[in-house]
Amino acid sequence: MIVRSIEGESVMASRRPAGREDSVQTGRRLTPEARERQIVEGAVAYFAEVGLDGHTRELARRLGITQPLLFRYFPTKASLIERIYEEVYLRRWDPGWEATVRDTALPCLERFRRFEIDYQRRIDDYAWLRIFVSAGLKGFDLPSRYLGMVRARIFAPLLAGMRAESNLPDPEAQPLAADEFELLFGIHGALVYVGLRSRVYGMDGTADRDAVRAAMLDAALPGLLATHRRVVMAAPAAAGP
Amino acid sequence: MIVRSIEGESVMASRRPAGREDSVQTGRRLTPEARERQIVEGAVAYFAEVGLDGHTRELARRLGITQPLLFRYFPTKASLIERIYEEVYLRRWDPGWEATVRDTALPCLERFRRFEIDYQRRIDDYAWLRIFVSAGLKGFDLPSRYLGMVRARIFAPLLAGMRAESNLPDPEAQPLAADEFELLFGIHGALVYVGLRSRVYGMDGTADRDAVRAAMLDAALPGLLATHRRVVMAAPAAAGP
DNA sequence: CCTTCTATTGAGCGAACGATCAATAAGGGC
DNA sequence: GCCCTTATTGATCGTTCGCTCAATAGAAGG
Repeated sequence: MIVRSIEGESVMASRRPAGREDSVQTGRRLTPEARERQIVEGAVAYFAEVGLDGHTRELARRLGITQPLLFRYFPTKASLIERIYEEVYLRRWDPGWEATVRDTALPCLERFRRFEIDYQRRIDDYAWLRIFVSAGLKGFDLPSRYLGMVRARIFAPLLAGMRAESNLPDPEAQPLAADEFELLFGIHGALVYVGLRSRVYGMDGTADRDAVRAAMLDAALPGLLATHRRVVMAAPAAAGP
Repeated sequence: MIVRSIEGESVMASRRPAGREDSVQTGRRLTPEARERQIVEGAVAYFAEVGLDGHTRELARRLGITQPLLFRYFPTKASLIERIYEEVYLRRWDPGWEATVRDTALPCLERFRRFEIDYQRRIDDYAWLRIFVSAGLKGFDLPSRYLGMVRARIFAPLLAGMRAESNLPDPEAQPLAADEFELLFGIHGALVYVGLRSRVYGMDGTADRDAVRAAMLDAALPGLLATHRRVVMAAPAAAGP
């Protein structure tokens, strides 16, 4: 109430004062598209902060609207969260990543480096990381499906390229082993952990996380091909019991 | 109700049939110590599964007791969660870790390896990992304080030992730089990520995570000392603006 | 066997949850 | 300037939350 009346002090704003769409215009009678977009963006920020158990009333309060209005745009809270998944994860997946890791003009390690630098910059984001782990905690399959995409669309082609560069059997002849994926997931995890420490664990660590990750790649990549060769050649006992 | 009456079928158990304390005896009239212990252990398992927003009624139902009984042993839900922190994190901290990383009879890399093998085995636990990230999401300072302990009590002495082994300046003369800690946090994060993928993200990945982590250490440790030397010598510009 | 102590329960409080619906008011077309 | 459409609100439903308290029941001591 009080909040709304305070906003109402700018009464002569009825004809949209200055900014037309940029200043979110928390006032009334937005177009359905603008309102829906405002709700989605606010929901991303809100649920990232407080977790997916956040309350619709508090979300509405932060948006400067009433709670029933949320249910005009999303029939249930679950449907709003589903929309958040699309917004934060599916829409932010860059098909260029899949092209990069298949770019035969580059050495495999350089493809991996470029993918990770760009990928980590994308996901080292308050909402991305926090909603990701929050969804995992609630048992939703989004995190496992998403990491399955990384594994299948990014790491598998990378490993295939590394096999080729090292004159090792093609994945068609000898399937990619779990140990090979773990090699990439290890480096990947070290990079993700930099963001987790800051965004989830609340450590006020290094300011320039990009530089930290670049240094980690510099330390980890040089030995990767040799280790990969060792893993592939020492373990054709892939087909377990 | 139904559940309780089913349990009640073992009526002649009034004189405590066989197991005295081991079989949890979800029935009635436990000693306060036994009941409190049962509640804490059940709360750890329950809140690990559903997150710290779990409900006291559901916890009580799983324990086979009524909800008001919880509040006889813990005045508020928050106090119960505080007790969980003590139980899972403070009580599971092994002082031997601090001794291991200071054991001058071992090379630094071997100290680091032994610490990580043992530490990761301890924390790769459903409750440990999930409550840790759940606490981080809720903004509690437990994760940052805990990682601060790892940094100060484990990584700092390790880095001091690495400085000594490489004939580099003592931390007293040249303070440990953030980049040096990041070196260790990088490997550490890669190992933690193995558990997170399984326990939080729900990936049904590798069965033998211990072996995966051992392989990661084998890949990462050999180059660590050289990288550390490079970091220390190339960056005496520690005191930034 | 009866009394005493207290672990445990059943009933219930106020508040807040997700969700619903009729009433209201803002803006565009005429 | 009026009307009509509909974005938005106020009031409210049934449920469930953390939490309280008087009543109940199970074990121990005499």
